[in-house]
Formats: sequence, C-alpha cells, structure tokens
Amino acid sequence: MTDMHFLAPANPPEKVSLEGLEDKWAKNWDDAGVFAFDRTADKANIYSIDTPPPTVSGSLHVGHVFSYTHTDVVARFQRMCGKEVYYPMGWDDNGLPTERRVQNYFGVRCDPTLPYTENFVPPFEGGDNKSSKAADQLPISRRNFIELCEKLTAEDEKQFEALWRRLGVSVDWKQTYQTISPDAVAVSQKAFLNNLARGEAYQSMAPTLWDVTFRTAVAQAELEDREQPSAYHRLGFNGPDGKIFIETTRPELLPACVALVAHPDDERYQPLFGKTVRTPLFDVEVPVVAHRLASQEKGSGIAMICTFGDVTDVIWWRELDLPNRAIIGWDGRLISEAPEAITSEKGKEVFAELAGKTTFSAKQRIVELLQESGDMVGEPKPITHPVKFFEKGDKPLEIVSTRQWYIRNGGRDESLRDELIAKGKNLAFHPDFMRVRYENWVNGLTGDWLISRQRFFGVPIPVWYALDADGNPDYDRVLTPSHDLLPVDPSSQTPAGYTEDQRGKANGFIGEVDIMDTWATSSLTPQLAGGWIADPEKFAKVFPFDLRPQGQDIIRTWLFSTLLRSHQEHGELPWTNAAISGWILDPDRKKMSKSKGNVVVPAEPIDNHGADAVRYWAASARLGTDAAFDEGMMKIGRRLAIKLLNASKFALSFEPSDKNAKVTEAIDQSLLLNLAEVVNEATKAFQSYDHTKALEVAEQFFWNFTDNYLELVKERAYGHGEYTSAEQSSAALALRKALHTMLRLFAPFLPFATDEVWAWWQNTGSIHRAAWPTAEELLEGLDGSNIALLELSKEALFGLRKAKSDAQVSMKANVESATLVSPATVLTELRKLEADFKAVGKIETLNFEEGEEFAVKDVVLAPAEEV
RNA sequence: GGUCGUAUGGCGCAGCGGUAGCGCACUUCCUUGACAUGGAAGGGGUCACUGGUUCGAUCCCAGUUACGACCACCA
Repeated sequence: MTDMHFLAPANPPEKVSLEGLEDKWAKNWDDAGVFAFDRTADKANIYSIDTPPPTVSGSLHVGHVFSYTHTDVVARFQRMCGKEVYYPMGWDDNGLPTERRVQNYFGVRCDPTLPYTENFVPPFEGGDNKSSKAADQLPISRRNFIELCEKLTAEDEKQFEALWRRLGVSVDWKQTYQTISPDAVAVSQKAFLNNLARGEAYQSMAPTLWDVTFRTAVAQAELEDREQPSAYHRLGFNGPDGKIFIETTRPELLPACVALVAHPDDERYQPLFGKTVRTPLFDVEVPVVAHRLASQEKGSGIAMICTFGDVTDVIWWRELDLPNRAIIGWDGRLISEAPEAITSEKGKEVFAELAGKTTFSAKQRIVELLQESGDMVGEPKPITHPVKFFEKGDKPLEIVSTRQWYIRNGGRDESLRDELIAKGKNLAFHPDFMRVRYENWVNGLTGDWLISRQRFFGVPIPVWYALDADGNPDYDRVLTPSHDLLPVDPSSQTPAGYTEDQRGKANGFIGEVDIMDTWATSSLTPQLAGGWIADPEKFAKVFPFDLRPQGQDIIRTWLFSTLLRSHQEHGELPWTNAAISGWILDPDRKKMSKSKGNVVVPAEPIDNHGADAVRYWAASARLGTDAAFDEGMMKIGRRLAIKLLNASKFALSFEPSDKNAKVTEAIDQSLLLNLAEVVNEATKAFQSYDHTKALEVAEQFFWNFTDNYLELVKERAYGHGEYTSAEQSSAALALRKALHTMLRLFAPFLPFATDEVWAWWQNTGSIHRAAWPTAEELLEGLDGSNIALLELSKEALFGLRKAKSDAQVSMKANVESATLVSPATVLTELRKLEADFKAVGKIETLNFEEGEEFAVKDVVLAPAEEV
C-alpha cells in the first residue's frame, strides 16, 4: 500500500474555527449526495433503519436531538463500514395530537355533516396550543379540516427537517414518507384488509373504554392511571332479612346496577348467594352473586355490579352472564330512556330527573335523593384512588357499549402470545434488559387491539356494510375494496356492485365512518419506509430492517404493534436490532415534559455550542440510560472539536522530508500500535451498539496524542537539531497516519469538524464515505514490541512536568540535567526516547539509572538568566 | 403488590474478584511560536446498607433501603 495519500500537502485555514461548519457541510453533503441511498446495492450490503417518524404536532425538544443522534452515529459508522445505509425520514402527521393542534391553531373543528367550502379561509392562524372551547371553534367540513391538517403539518415538517440538517442527521432526504399520504393510507388499508382476510381483524359489539371529550374508543395501550379524589357512598340495599350495605364511588350508576357481588369464601355473604335484593330508589330486583375478583377487604366486602363502572364490572358482567343496563351515553351523559328493569313509578321518576345529566351532576343529585330517602348512610367519605384516563384526555374514561374493530394481538390467544414472546427473543434489544418491557406487556395483554376510532382525521377503515331490506346495516356482510383501488374513502366511494344512490338505502350500503387508531398505521413504518406497495423491489432489499431506534416508553405500543403486524403479514421480525434511548432529564434530573415547562428548544444548544458539541453530549449517553441536559458536556464536546481542528492543523504542518518516508522510530511505531488497539476496541464497541465506548476510547487516545505524543515529537517533526531526514519523516508520517485514523474514528460523532479537516488534505470526497479504519492498515511494517513505549513516554513527561511545576517555572524552562530511573528492562526502552525527551524537556544532560520503580529525579534547572 | 433498572469523590459518569478511575468544578502554577475556546501539576471517595461465598469483594450471591420506569390495583 502506498502512503502517498498521507503525503498530500495540507491547506488548513490561517485560523481554524467551528463557526459556519454546520451550514457549509450540510450543504456540501446535500449537493454531493453523500447520504443518498444506492438502491443497486446487494441486499446483504444494505443497512436499513426504521426511523421513528416524529409526531408533527408540536414543538421539538432536545429529547429528539438526543435519540436521533444515537441513531445517526450508528448510520455513519455502518456507512463507513461499506454498508449502503437506507436511512429514510418519516413524518407522523396522523392522530389526535394533530387534530387538536389544528383546532386550536386555526380555531376550527370538524363537522362531517357540513359540505366542503372552496377556498376556505380559517378564522385565524397561529393559535396557541391551549385547548379552547368547542363553542368558539368554527365548524367546517371534514375535507376542509383535513386540508388544514395537511397545511399545518407541511410547515412543521420543514422546521423538523431544517433542525435535523443542522444537527447533521445523515438521512437521505429523498427518502421520506408521511403517515397521512395516500401511499401510507393505502399501506395501512391493505394491511388491514389482509388482517381481515386472514381472520386477524374482526368487529365486535362490546363494552369499550370511552373518552367522553374526544368521543372515541381508546385502546389499552393508550390508558393512563391518575390519582383522583372520590368518595365512598354507603348505600343500603333491601335484602330478604334487612339491609345489605355496599360502598360505592359511583352512586350515579345505581340505576345500572345488575347484581351485588361478594367473594365465594366470604362467610358474611354466603347465605345471600342465589337470593335477590332490591336496589334503593329504583326498587329493581338484582341477584347476589359470588366471584373470585370480589375483595373481602374492600368497602363492606360486597359490591354492586353496574354496567359499567370499571373494567372489573365488565369482567363480572361477561363471566356471570348478567344483563346490560348501560346508562352512560357517548357524550358522557346519562341516556334519556331508563333501563327496562326500572318499572316502579318512583324509579322512573328518579331516572327522569337524572337523564341528560353529566355523571358529575347525576352523582350530586342522586346523593341528595338517597340521603332524603334514608338509603344512604352518613356523608360521603372522601378518598383518592387511581382512575383510568385516556393519556391525552382530561376526563375519566367511561365504559360504553359500542361496535368496534379489533386486531388479534394475543390478548385472547395464548399461542399467539407465545409466538410473539418467542419472536421477541430473536430481536436484539440494546440494552438487552429492555426486552423485559416487551415481554411484560405481551404477557399483560387483557384483550385484543381495539383499532377503530370515532374521529375524522386519519386512515379510514376501508369497508362498507350491506343494508338489509329494512335499511339496517348487516355488519356480517362486510364489503371490501379490491387492493388496486386503495386508498379508498368509504364515505365518498362506493363498494363494487353498488352505486352512490344506494348509499343509506334499503338493500344498499353504508360506509364505515370510523378511522383507524394511529398505531394501526404507525405499526407499519417498515412497510411505509420500505415501499411495500409503492416500490416492492426496494422493499425486498431493505426489509427486514437492521435497526429500529426508539424510546423506551413506546415499547408497548410502537415496537409491539410493529412486531405484531410484521409477524402477521410477513411471518418474520421487522428488524434485527432495537436500540432504545433513554429520557432527557433537565439539569435537576426531572423528566423534561411540556407540562413541567422545563423543555429546552433544541435549536438553542446548537446555536450556543455547535452541532458537534451537542452531538457529543448526546453520544456520551449510553442506550437505555437517562441523561441530564448538560451544557457542561456540550462545552467539553466543543473543546474536543476545536482541539481536533487545531491539533490537525499542527500535525499537518509537518511534511516528511523523505519521499520514501517510513515510520521507523520506536515511539512513532508505538503510537500507531496503540492506535490499532483503539481501532479494534472502537469497532467492537460500535458493532455491539455501544457507541459511548467507541467515543470514549477514541477520545482518550486523542487527548494523549495531543498532550503527550505530539509534544514529545514536535521538535523532531520540525527537523530541529541533530535529527536525520528519516527520523524527521518518521514523526511526520506517523502524525499523518494517526490523524488519518483518528478523524475517521471521530467522524460519526463530530461529522462537521472531521469532514472539515479531511477536506484540508484528502481529495477523496467526504470522510463520511471513507472506509472505517482497520488495525491492519496501521500495523503494516511495525514492530509490535514497541507498544509499551507510548505509555512510558507519558510517565516520563509527567515526571519532568511535575518537577517544573513544583519549581513554578515554565514548561519551557531549560534543564541542566535530569535522571530517569527505572527497572532494567524498561530502561532499554526508555533509551530509545532519549533524543525526543531531551528536546521537549530542554534538557542538557539526561542520565539513565537502574532502580526498583520508575521515577524522574535530580532535575537541575538552568539558571533563569540563561533562558 | 409484581417486574426491570440505578445507587462509585461537590456534580456528571467509567470500571473491575486483588486494597478505586475519567470529565467538570476546586487549589496552585505556566500569558510556550497548533490551540487562553489554551497548557501543567495537585487536593478530594471506608465504591448505599446488612449478611454470605472467597485467601481476598466496590465488583459474585441473598436480603434491606432510596430513587426512576413499566405493569397490576379502581366497589
């Protein structure tokens, strides 16, 4: 191998600086297509990344910068290893966050009954993110609403892209997708139809967790428990032998009571099992039943079962085969019709009074009535207890019986669950223990995945239903489109064999109005990013993906659902590796979140410290580990980047005087021998997704290089004094070789500074397409026995510096004489350093002496006047 | 209540079966011709607690405590 490319003259600028490097190199990379994916590459040679599509519904924060840096570092490493990296970017512009944001930003809300308005101008633009009252929002058609969604998300996407470019995320910007695009809708619908055809998707009329604000069903994965104030109300039921007292936090559900329940082993209530009691106020006869989920300790040990107060009610209702007397409507208010079971005049009267009230008002009123009638004992007893909320909602969830679509996820099928657990074992989680979160979630599933949402902005469920002779939908006759027609909107398109005028008519059809859960589309990011429908040839090359980077909080949603869909659709894992980033905490180690108001806008640290510095901070945190927002760390990163520029400029200022330069000197060989080990360590670390280790070893070597080696050999590299041309050339060449390798080791972390230096002296294009360094390229022609010398030289320098520091003189102070003491074997090595050491230490006479321990002694400084 | 993770100098983190390291901060010094956005030399920790294994534990095992996360619990 020729060393010619090391010898090329370098042209660093007069004064080096980090300023402006981001813009300069971001543009260069874009112009030269450095990160463009070459689709002609062999599948085996492609490294594909299933990028998290950021939710384009609000502002970015440093958490994005953090995790995207982790991914980018891997992408750049793989690219330098010769892989053709498929690194697309997606935008998640579906779902409630976008819908909400559009409502507030433009002051509108969607009313699907309204007609489309041409050239619609919203009431205003740029509203804040606080929720405004629905009454203040202008109702507009669904199509107008979606247009506004698209308008707003397009603006957001531009901002996101600009930030990623500044940060140096090496995405191929020609490879992007949006979850709202027609292609994404088609992918989502096709996958759903395949699920349907295979029997994995089905519809069911069932009690469903329901958000009364958004008026939509929500899925298990979207639940969140919140501690809420509540109160126990002690109510007396009329039993055969007197009053039975129960305690309830939901007295307003008394008209929906279908039974009382106690634990089978509870001796207090065993005599009542099989008998009936009558409800207070409504005088409805209900059975007393036994069930293992009833707790003897809670309340009075006997509870009323209502349709439906909580999920336990649903279990009891289902397992005990009880009647349904649901009284909560879609709007969260009590329905107008009393359940048929209420037959007494008084009961009907009471219900009529409650009808139409919110649960809150109904509760207040029924408590008054119960107290008046004497059926309630004492005052409500305040407690706090956890209540299920939709994670984005602000009212407790109700349970409402509705017809919904589900996808089988193993929640009701042990064998599928086992298959999914087994699949998870083949996925390499980084860090490995994150797999536990996945397994916990799979094992804790309580039902199938509810994917239908009663919203307007999203992917329509692509089916119609036939209407019978009376004009009622026959939900068993699901009409589906053929795949080549996708995407479809069943509310404006017709199923095959029908015409539009048959919509809603007897023997005609109706379109499904629901849309799919946002995860139903997000779970298909490998298919979206890979071009499953649009570009099957590409898809075959990039799928399964090599890497899924994501946050730990969405293992149960995004990771799980993606794995599930891939298992169903392709029978294999969607990726081989999952890299899980930790949280960003504020400097007080609290999790950053909008509600706490401690979110840092990501452009700020980049402005203040530079992209390389911010990347350094992010890359210093290991996968799966939370990290504090730490500007101190960014300063260190900035210092490293600046040092890299300066040290490079200095090292490159030395040119080998010998055209056939060889690294001949022992200390120069030692440098490269040590660097070869660093290369091996860094490579190994990267291969096991331990980027912090790779950075650490490179950084440690680099500082030793500048602080010690460079100091030690610079006199020789200058060619000062008695050095021969070969000796001078050895140093100069070693410096260049080391730099050539170190720059590449740093390239994934500090892409701007490293490409800047690379461009000073290499004509080979971007460093980010240069080959990842190998130990072999460094080791050629070296004598391995010299390896320890670098460390020895460091020790010797420390000793000398300490002597000068103790004497409080400049490091440049002349020394008349000094003695190096060391064991005999080491002494032989140290003698090889004599000339360099004398030169750097300005030592007149250097003595060597044999001794037990290494030391620098007898340092005699020259009189100050002679300096 | 279950599971997982974390616990190392003031702060942020490495580490490892053989009596502790790095960076920041701190102290002192050096305005050296790559870099004052710099450099050098220092001080500072009984590695959360209690047991066990071992010749020897910060590192392995068991338990405890604290913190974080996820899940479960909603009468």
